[in-house]
Amino acid sequence: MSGAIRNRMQLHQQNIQSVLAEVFNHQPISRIEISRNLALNKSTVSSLYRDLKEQGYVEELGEGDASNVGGRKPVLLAINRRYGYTMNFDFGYRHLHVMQNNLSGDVLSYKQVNVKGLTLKQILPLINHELESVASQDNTSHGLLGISFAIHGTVDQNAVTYSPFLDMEHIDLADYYTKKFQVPVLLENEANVSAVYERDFNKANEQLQNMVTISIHRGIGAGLIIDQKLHRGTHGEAGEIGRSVLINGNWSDEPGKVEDFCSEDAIITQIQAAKNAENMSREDVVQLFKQGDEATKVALRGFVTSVAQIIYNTANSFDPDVVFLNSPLLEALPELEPQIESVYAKMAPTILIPVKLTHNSHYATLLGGCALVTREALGMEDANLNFEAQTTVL
Amino acid sequence: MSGAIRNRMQLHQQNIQSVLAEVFNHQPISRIEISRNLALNKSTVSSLYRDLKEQGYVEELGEGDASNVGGRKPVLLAINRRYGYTMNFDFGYRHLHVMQNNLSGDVLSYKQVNVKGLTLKQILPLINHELESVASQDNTSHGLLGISFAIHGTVDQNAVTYSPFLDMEHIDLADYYTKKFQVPVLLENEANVSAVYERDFNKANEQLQNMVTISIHRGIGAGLIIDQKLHRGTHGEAGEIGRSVLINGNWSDEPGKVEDFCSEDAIITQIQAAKNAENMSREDVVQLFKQGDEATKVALRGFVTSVAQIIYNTANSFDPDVVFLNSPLLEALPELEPQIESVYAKMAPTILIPVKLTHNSHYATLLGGCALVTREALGMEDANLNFEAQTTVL
DNA sequence: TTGTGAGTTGGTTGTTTGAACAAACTAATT
DNA sequence: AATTAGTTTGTTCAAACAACCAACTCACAA
Repeated sequence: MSGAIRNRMQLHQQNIQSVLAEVFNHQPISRIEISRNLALNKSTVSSLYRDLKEQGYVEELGEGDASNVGGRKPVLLAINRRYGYTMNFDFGYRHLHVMQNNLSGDVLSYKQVNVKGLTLKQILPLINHELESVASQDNTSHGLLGISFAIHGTVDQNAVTYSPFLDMEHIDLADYYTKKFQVPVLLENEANVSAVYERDFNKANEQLQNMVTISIHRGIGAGLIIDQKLHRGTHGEAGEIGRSVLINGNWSDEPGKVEDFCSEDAIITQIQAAKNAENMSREDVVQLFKQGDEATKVALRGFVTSVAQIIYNTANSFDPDVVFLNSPLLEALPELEPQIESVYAKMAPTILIPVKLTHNSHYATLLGGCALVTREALGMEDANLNFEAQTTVL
Repeated sequence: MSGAIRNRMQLHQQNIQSVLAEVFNHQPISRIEISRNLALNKSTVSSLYRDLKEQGYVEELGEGDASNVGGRKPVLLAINRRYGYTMNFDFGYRHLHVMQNNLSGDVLSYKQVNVKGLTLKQILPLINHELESVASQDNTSHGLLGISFAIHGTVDQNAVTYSPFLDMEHIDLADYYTKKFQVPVLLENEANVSAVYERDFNKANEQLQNMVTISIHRGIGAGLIIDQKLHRGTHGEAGEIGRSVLINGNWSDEPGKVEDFCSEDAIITQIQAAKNAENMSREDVVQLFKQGDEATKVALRGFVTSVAQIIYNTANSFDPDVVFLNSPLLEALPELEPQIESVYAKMAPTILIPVKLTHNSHYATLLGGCALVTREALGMEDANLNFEAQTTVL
């Protein structure tokens, strides 16, 4: 009720944003096409577009093809790719991933910075260096528009509330960078941004209302898109399925946790125990598996089954259109994916939710953050925007 | 995008509905108060109200109190309780529950009809009899406005897709009654309507965005309110947590299901096995427990633990503001509820989601259906409406 | 091959419309 | 007299509309 449009001014603002969203989602597009899509009179669209052009958000690309029955050529409109850029970061275990994107979500640059073993205080100067180096080469009209950070932990009210893999040392990233640059700074859980990526960067998912992205990294969590909106939960903890316990009805037993069965860490721990090894990495697991190592095969068979069971439970809880798996381990061993699907199919005899792998999970994470912070920069938090990650650098 | 308001006509329609919603939610209310709440000019509210009065939805109740510093008395407006009524049904195991409500959600009549052992074909005439008997006594201006059925099973596209406790015999209730009465007919899962009840009939929950209602009857399911909207899932199967399996990572083992641990049927089966009994009912369990029967105590201790574990998992998955338990067994043994809370509290050291019992679960189910079908009758499916179940019959 | 005109489409300009608004009013109260 | 509720009357302004211009395709005749 509170967010409802009530008067002409608000209506006008919303219509301007609708036109901008149309340009965003269907660029290059003509005025007349926007007019048809939005059921607004073409003169109204022309007028609204003029406003957007004055603000610099959009630009004319040139003429398109005329209809094949005659008529004037349309003028093609698009997002102004030189308006500004966002900076998007992902705190990985070994690397800090850095991506620069324009207003339209195109990748302007991507870089991995080695941060293995570093504390957050030691990482901050590296982040600042990236921000400065990009700023110095910038030739856009409005420069930096926003910054996003993907967090492998939970986030509430734009602050990290739980971070098992990186000590946040009570540093408030949002506060620090907002003060430094006066732009929106956004922290978001990694599974959540990955889910946003699937919603916003994948044309195939445009019509889907509900999606779950199960992120299997060192821990395990889910990003939830419900009615095309990211569901964060009341405390930003929705989708923390890794903490779930196995219902056993037993008062005294400490119930097992999902994470103990199918996080990447759990699998590695299991193989290390069997092989009396230490400090194994994902790459070691992949190599052992490819060498046909028996203990690894057993562990990964358990992994496959657990993941299938998680998919089944998730499907029962959320009933999404599709389940995505964002897992570097699965990305490295794609042959496991059909096995997961087959185990899952045996469990779910009637309704089968399609299962898909998220490819290039680091890009997904960064682009999801880009999508969220770009919306903030535009003041269009609730708009349906379809981004297209073109790696063409202008 | 498609549901957005774009022109003055749509804006006008929406504002009319906003005024109606204000009357609904804050009746009795004056025009000036609506004007303040909606940030609409008082003359605009007057004009919009005139439209609603012509349609018969609202009426003037009389004068309210003037401000204590002088000034004219406000005229109090309210929903016209003689506009029409909805009929709401709940297929219980032993009884068909029937409720008649006016436009404002007040209970006009409530009745239980014995249907134990009857097939749906045998129940239909009983339903028709109730509809006819109510219609014959009706003195409202528009009569029957809509019909709702609470289904102990899953519903998709207004048709039952799974019904473990009552054979639907391929009867399309929605089709049958829509054709018969030309009013909206709504089928909805019982846990879902129960969740809607908590959202719409409980002033205390007005500000809450996310709620989960765990319904523990013969089976177990959850109704999900996310961002104040009922989340049904893509196939109407969201919240089917009873089917969830216990992650064990074991390829060959048939994994246990949640429903095997903590549905009412599971508890009864367990006690029956221990006592070599048959055909036990919930009342028998309650009686045995109150007599201090050991096997029953053990079973219910397991029930308490399982429910606490389910709450924990649900809280991790959805992160709601509150979890409601709709369970006739718990309603009969309210002393178990603090035990559940205490077990849950031990599992969740940081964020504790409040747990509450839904009282009078049958009323909750019927009123939830009433709330949904009343919205359909008004063409206001997405409005925030707070109903108030006053049992005062006019 | 070229030229012409009918038909079509994209976009602009000037005018109309109508729902919300604002101000001035009446009514009823402290 | 001051204050508040609600009505009446006239104003406002963003969207709709109508008429227009611009620029294209195509068919067909010369």
